[in-house]
Amino acid sequence: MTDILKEIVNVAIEGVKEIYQADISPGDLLVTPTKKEHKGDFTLVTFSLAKTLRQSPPQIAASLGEYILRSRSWVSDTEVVQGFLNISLSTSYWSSVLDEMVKQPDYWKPVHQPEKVLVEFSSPNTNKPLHLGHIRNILLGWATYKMFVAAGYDVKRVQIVNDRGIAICKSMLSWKNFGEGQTPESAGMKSDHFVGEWYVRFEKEFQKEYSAWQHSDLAKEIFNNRKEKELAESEFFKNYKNQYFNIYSGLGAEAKEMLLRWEAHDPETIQLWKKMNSWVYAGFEETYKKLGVEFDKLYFESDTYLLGKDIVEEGLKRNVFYKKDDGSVWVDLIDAGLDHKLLLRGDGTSVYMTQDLGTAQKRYEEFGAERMVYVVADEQNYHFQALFAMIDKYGAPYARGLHHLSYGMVELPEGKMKSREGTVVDADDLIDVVLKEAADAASEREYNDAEVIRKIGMAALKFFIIKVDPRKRMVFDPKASVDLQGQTGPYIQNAYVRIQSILRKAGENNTSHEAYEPIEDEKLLLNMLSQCRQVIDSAVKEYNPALIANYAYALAKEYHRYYHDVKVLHAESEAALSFRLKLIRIIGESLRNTMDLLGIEMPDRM
RNA sequence: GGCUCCGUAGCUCAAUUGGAUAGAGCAACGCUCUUCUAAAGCGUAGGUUACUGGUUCGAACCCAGUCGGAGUCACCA
Repeated sequence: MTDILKEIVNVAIEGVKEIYQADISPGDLLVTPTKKEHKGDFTLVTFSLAKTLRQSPPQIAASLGEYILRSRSWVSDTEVVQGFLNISLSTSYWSSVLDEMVKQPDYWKPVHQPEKVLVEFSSPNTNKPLHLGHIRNILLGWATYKMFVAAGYDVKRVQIVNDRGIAICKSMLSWKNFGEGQTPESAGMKSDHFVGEWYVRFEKEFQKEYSAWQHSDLAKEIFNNRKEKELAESEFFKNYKNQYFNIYSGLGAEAKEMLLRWEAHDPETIQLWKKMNSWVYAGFEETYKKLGVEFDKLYFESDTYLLGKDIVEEGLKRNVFYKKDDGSVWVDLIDAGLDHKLLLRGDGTSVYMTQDLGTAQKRYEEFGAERMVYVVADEQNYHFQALFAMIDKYGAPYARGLHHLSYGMVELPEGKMKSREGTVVDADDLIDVVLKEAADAASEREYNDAEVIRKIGMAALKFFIIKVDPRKRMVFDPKASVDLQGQTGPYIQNAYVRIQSILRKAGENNTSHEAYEPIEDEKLLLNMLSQCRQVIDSAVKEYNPALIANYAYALAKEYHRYYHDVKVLHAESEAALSFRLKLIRIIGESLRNTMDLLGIEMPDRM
């Protein structure tokens, strides 16, 4: 009896037929775990039946309860509260659930899906180091990968590296102008931070130039002729920055020139570009390692930015796309509730959309992925809607399996992170802070070796981020994220550690627990354990790892309470000892398994 | 301005997808370590689920409107 919910639905349908001579479908019934304040394990909600059966919910609940209790030996009691039928299952049923978990170590995994899935995440720019926003992205991507694997999918992890464009040219230019041949080694800096410093230097120099320019006659004239007369001077020039960069800035011209030289394959520029990017990659690699993530394949924008043109050609031929008089190519997405979108400029060069079109096709060809998940912040919701609608219109075989795992921005208690104001939380700095916090907390404890501290600190950081529903914007409070108590990663680790400690002391135990009748707390724990598979299944279906995080926390919490109330090693009988040791071992494994899906490791002591 | 998303305890988040008395943690105040690890447990306090109306046996969740916030609406990436 692996799926108890289904069994309960079945017996209810059977009962309705028997008592009311009516046919209902499983969709008419809702069975949920019983609320803690009521007696029972599962609750059948009968309100929805009142109309078809022409009887009041309490009456239906009462007669169904009677039927279920009479016809199923695994039901020990039923109780009606309003229209809710609370069903208690027998102790022998729960005992057999434990047996099954011991025999079936994979009981927690969802039904095997042989589908091929590709997950794209992280996808950084190469002009500066990773920050807090990337961490949320990476943790979500990694957890998605892990849970799809657990559900039996064949999963590939990829990222697309934005290694070209004006941004990296800015870093290159300022290093060339002011760097005096420094390297990350000579400067004693982590190499991606080193490159990021030169980007910041460019922005500083540019700002200087811009501020000076604002006093020129030309600038005054532009300001006086502005369309929005109500804008103050400071506000106007804040908005005008991009245009200044593109039209008047000397540094801007230099950077754009460099981009042109890059596109023309100028050897010196390419060499510089390669050197600076290699520094960035070395730095990223270090950060990925600290976060415990890796990839199967990296796509570089410098390789893919010209892709997609053949799809545009093909689409034109099939009249899916259309050409304007100026030669630009468009697609009409009005049917999908969107707009007309550009695919190719009048001069034949591609845009972001073109590239994404080509990359999706390439991935499909390379991996045969039936499903592709893009982990990208929600500011690009519209872009992905358009992309998917377009691919669907084009009729690609993988169109149905595209999914944008859209997540909300990470904000600080004082508001949005702004690079201009230096409020961006750097990924490496953040990791250092949590590790230091973990080390401080461990200094007064018995087990404080570096490996344990690393696991605890990373657990605090990762859990803090992953527990929040991805779709929601989240506030990241650095102080709260290093907390090791309460609803945190270390709290869950601690439950695991307590279990390991007991198991070490207990040693081997092979006695039977058949004679033992589990108490209420143990039934509840078994009930929770048996829901694990369902939770992971939902997390996969909804692309929501936070469900797993919340499950692990709830299980740990329940265990901590149990730990306090029941002394496993002082059990009243051999059978009780045997039962409890098995139970806590399964709980420990469940905690470890679920946390592993989130990329969180368990220490054996802490 | 159009479109999309969001608004739950002082703060950060839940709520099994429309079910029972809306739950946790942090912060505050009590209590519990000679007893398997106190990174823990127990208790007190904290709510008109932004507001108004509607649908329903039942609404934080669905519908309409109002207020507030975010994102987006580029021949940018």
